[in-house]
Amino acid sequence: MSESDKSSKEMTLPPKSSFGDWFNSIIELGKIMDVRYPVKGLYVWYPFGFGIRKRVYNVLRELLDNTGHEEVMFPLLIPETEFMKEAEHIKGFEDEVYWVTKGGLSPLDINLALRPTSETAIYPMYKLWIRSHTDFPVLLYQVVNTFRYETKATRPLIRLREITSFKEAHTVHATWDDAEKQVDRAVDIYIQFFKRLGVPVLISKRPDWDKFPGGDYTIALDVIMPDGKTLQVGTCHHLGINFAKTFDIKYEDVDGNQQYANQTCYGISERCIASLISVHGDDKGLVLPPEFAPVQVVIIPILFKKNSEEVLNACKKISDDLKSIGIRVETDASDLRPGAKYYKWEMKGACARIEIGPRDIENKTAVVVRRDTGEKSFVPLDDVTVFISNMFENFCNDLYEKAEIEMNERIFSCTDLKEVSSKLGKGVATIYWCGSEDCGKEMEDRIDAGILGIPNIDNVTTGNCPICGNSTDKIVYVAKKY
RNA sequence: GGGGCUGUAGGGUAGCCUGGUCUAUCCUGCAAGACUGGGGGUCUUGCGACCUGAGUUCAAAUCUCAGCAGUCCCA
Repeated sequence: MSESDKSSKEMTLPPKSSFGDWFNSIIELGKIMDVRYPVKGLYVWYPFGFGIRKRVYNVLRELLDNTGHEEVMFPLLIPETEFMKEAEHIKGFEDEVYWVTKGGLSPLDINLALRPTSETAIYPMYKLWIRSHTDFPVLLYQVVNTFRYETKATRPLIRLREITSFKEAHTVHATWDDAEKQVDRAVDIYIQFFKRLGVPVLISKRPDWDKFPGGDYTIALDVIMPDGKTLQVGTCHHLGINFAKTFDIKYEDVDGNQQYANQTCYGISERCIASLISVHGDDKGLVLPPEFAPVQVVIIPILFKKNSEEVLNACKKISDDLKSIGIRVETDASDLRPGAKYYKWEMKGACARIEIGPRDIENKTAVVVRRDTGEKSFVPLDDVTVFISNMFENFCNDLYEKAEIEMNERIFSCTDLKEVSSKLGKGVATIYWCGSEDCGKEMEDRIDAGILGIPNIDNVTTGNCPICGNSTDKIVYVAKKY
C-alpha cells in the first residue's frame, strides 16, 4: 500500500518537522490529554498521560526528598489582604488572577484569589513558624494546581489557565549567601531531574526586567524545542528579604537580634512533560525513557489458526519473566493485525516490542525491536529478560546524548544582530551584551526575539555590545520564546 | 489589546456562496459476525452529527446578530 493511501485512511501524526501540528496531534493520539474540555485553557489528563505525569513527578519528589525537602500542602484560596501586600509581586500577577467574590449568593467580605503561585499563601504561615536561626533551613515544597487568566492562545501543557502540576519549593535561610547557595542547589537538582528525563537544558540568569516579581534574581532553565523556539521549564528565584519584610518573617540570630529571613522559591510545571514529549518524540509518536513509559514492553503474539496456543504460552512465559524483574509489560492479543499493533504501540512510546510467532517458536527466539532506534534483534527466548534489562540500562542515556548533540547544534555563537536574526529560526543565538536594560530591550526589539539570560559559563574573551558598542565579557542567550 | 477565519457523528470532512430534494456525503472510529493474520487486511450489518441563543423567512446546516469554543495574523 502506498503512503498516500495510508494517510487518507488512517489518523496519522503529522511529521515532526511541522512541529505545531505534530504537538497538537500527539497530545491526543498519544493519549496524553483530552483537549475537549469546554473551558479555554483547561485540559483533562487521560489515564495514560497521567501515568507519565505520575512517574515524572515521582522522580521530582524523590530528588527533593533526598535533598532535605519536605512535601506540604497549602490552600488554593488566598485572601486579597495577603495577596495585595507585596507591591511588585501584585504588579506581576494582577492581570491574570482569578477571583472568588461570592459564597453562594452573598458577596464575600474579603475576596479570595485562586493562587497563581503560593508565596502569599505560604509566607503568612512562615511568619508563625519561624522563630530562630535553629529553624533553618526550611525546605518545603508542594505539587498543586495554580490558576492564571491567560489572554493569549492557550496550549495543552505549555500555556494553561489551570496549571495542574506546579511543583513549587519555598525555602527560608538566615543569610543572603545561604539562600544563594540554595538557589545553586535547586538548579543542580533541576539539571539532574531533566537528565533523568533525558532532556538537556540551557541555564541562564534572567535579565532584571524578566525576573520573578518581588525577587532579587532568577536563574532559569530553558529547553530548545524542535521548532527552534525555547520553552522555559524551570525557574529558581532568590527572594532576598523582600517577602520577609512584607510578611514580617523574622528570626532571632545567635546574638539574640531579630533579623529578616532570606528566602528562595523554585518551580517546575507540566511544561517539563511538554519538553519530554517534544524532545524525544518522532514521526511515529512518543518516545519515552523506560522510567516514564506507562508500558515499557509490549508483546505482540503473531497468531495463526493452528498453533496459537503455543505462541500465547510463550508470550505468557516472557511476560511473567519480565514482570518478575519489575518491568511493565502488556501483551496485545487483540484482534488487530500485527502491523496495526506495531503502529499503535509506537505511538504510545512502548520502549521495546517483542514479537513472537510460530517461526520464532521453531527457532526458540523472539524478535525484539527497540523504539528509539528501530533496531531489530533476534533474541533466544531464554535471554529476552536479560536483553531487555540491558537495553533499558542505556536507553535514557542514549536519548540524552542524542538530544544533547542536537541541542548543541542549535546554539549559534554570533557577533552581530544580523547574524543573530538569521539563526533564530533554527535555535538559540549567543551575543555579547553590555548588561544595560536599554541595550537589552533595544536588542529584543531589533531582532524580534527575547533575551533568555546570561549563561553561567566562564567567558574568557571579550566583545562589543551590538547596541552601544561598549566592550563587555558578558554574553547572552537570545531566542524566539514560547 | 486589535483584526481575520472557523465551528456538521468520538476524530477528519462534503454540503453553505445561490435557503427547499438533506431522510446530510465520504474516510476513520465504535459494535456484531465471517474470512484472515510476520508493518495500518477484506466483506456484511449496525451505531453515531448540523456549537448555543435570538432574529429574518412559508421554509435555515445554509442568511443576520450575540454568546461560547477553536485557530491564525498584527501590537
